[in-house]
Amino acid sequence: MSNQFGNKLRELREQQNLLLRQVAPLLDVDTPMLSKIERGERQAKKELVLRLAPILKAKPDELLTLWLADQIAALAADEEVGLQAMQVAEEEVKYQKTKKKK
Amino acid sequence: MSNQFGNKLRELREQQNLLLRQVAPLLDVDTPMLSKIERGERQAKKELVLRLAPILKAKPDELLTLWLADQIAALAADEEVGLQAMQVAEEEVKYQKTKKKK
DNA sequence: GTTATATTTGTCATTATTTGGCAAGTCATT
DNA sequence: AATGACTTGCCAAATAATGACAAATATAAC
Repeated sequence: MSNQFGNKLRELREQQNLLLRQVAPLLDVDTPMLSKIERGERQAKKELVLRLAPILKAKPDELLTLWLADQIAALAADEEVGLQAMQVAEEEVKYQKTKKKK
Repeated sequence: MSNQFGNKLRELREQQNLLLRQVAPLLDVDTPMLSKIERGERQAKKELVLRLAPILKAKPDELLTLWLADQIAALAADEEVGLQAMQVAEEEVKYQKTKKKK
């Protein structure tokens, strides 16, 4: 399993010399929960990612990208057609971007 | 929403001149359910996709690819960082492929 | 090796989401 | 208006995700 997101969280947290038990309360989760998120055992909600960014002095988009990437990778990883599917999906998303609205 | 998978199903089914009520029993689902799958209102299970392939005279991998692509696109579509995340995820998946095992 | 602190593990009840099926609906054709 | 093809709406059951807690395991200091 990949968990680039969680790895980044841990890396940033340690860079700031912050403990799980210090950060967790700021996010309204308990310490074990944050631990699980960092290790990829639990999924963070988007809102939590956004609240985390300033605490870890990271750009929200950077964290969101890794957060989403892990989810996508999890889907694609255990299928033989994973990479092809991603190509198709990419075109699909690009196309949808052109016509603004959802 | 995209639904390339469902669109392909319908296209193939019509090419074979098959009716929903003919195909559905072969898959052990009822007609409304298959209708919903074709319209992307319900997700097909992987196993159903595989059983569908021979009926519609399609390559399993072709259907699986679209089926997965829709799921990935659904994840990425409503995030601004969707495309970037897909790039990251792609690298992630490629990397995992190199080290065989999960 | 005992104490203290940080993190992880395991379990659980609650909540949310997904699923599959049915009854009834629409739409078109005859 | 009857038939045939498909769709819609709704619901109960199954499944998965969530958050919390107690307990367990490090890790390090003394």
